[in-house]
Amino acid sequence: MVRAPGLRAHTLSGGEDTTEGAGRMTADPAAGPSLLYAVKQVELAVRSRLDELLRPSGTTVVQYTALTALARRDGLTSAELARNAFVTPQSMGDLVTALERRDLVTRHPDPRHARRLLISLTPAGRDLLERMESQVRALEERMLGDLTTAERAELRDYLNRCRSGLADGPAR
Amino acid sequence: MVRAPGLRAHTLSGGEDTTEGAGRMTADPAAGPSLLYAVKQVELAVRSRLDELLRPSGTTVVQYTALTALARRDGLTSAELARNAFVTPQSMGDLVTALERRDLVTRHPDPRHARRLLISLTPAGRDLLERMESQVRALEERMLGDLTTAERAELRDYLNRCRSGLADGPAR
DNA sequence: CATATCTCAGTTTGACTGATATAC
DNA sequence: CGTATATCAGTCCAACTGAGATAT
Repeated sequence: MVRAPGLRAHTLSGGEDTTEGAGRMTADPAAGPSLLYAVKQVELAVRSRLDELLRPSGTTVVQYTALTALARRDGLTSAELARNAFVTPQSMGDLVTALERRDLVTRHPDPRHARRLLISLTPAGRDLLERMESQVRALEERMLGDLTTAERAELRDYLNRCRSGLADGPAR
Repeated sequence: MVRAPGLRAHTLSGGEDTTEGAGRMTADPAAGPSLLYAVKQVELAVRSRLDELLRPSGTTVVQYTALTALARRDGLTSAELARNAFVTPQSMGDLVTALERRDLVTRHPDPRHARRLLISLTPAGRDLLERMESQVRALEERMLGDLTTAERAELRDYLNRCRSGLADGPAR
């Protein structure tokens, strides 16, 4: 359980530092609040909402993310899921075991690598995703609010580029 | 400690589902991977990097976020910080106590509300932020990669609008 | 042989729930 | 009086580190 406060976020998080910035930070000419911070704030809000949305199904956000990753590409290994979620393979192993116990996924040996176990969604797993889909979609819609189709496409593009930039590699 | 795997994220997280989408999901016409997912992926990567960057200083990402919130607006209460971070007041209380013990912040009574304790950065707290600043800035720069100034401004705008959309309120 | 996967074991800490006192 | 803040107390689980077996 990812935990989540049983409280509704109030005003603070919503209103300020939207455009003011330049507050008191050491040296931040006209930058305004960091984009790092902006991303984090959106994700925090998303996580919080997603969490309360998923809670009734007994699924955590991380579990859900793993399930969607499998929906997107079946037969991933636990190690791959771990890298995708930025957790240790051991942690992901536990998580997958939990999903397996709930019969949402199955593991089967990779025909080509005796050491690997490929993970697949079960029909129950697929069902769960389907049941959640409309609510998740609604959440996304709520987040996107009045963004136009073009703006959404741009946002997607920017985010993808940001992720690429952060993918390990040089520029360390 | 927010924990963080002592491993470098490999390929999986970086390459695919960038534009393909339409994979196997139940019913996702031309939407491509969810923007919810895109935000999450970027944040996961950011968190991971930020975490390793902060670790040497013994500071967690959540602590760091609280400190920056205070840098942005001095004299917040623990309760306000909690709402900002989407955690319970109790959790934030613990976190603030930890920061206080490290002499990074101080609490002092609100002259107007005897019940409230206003929190401020100490010089040491400010120092820590300053020491981190260049690295954090570099991380952000890395994330933003080749995004132009105009694109960055758009991204900021979109993210802010997303956050507003998610701020509690109707549309529940 | 070095690397990668998986698993077993053990630990820890952060975050939560619950309850209480008090101030507005 | 209801709401908000702070704090004490207790619980819990997710994620981590470490070690080991095995396959490529």
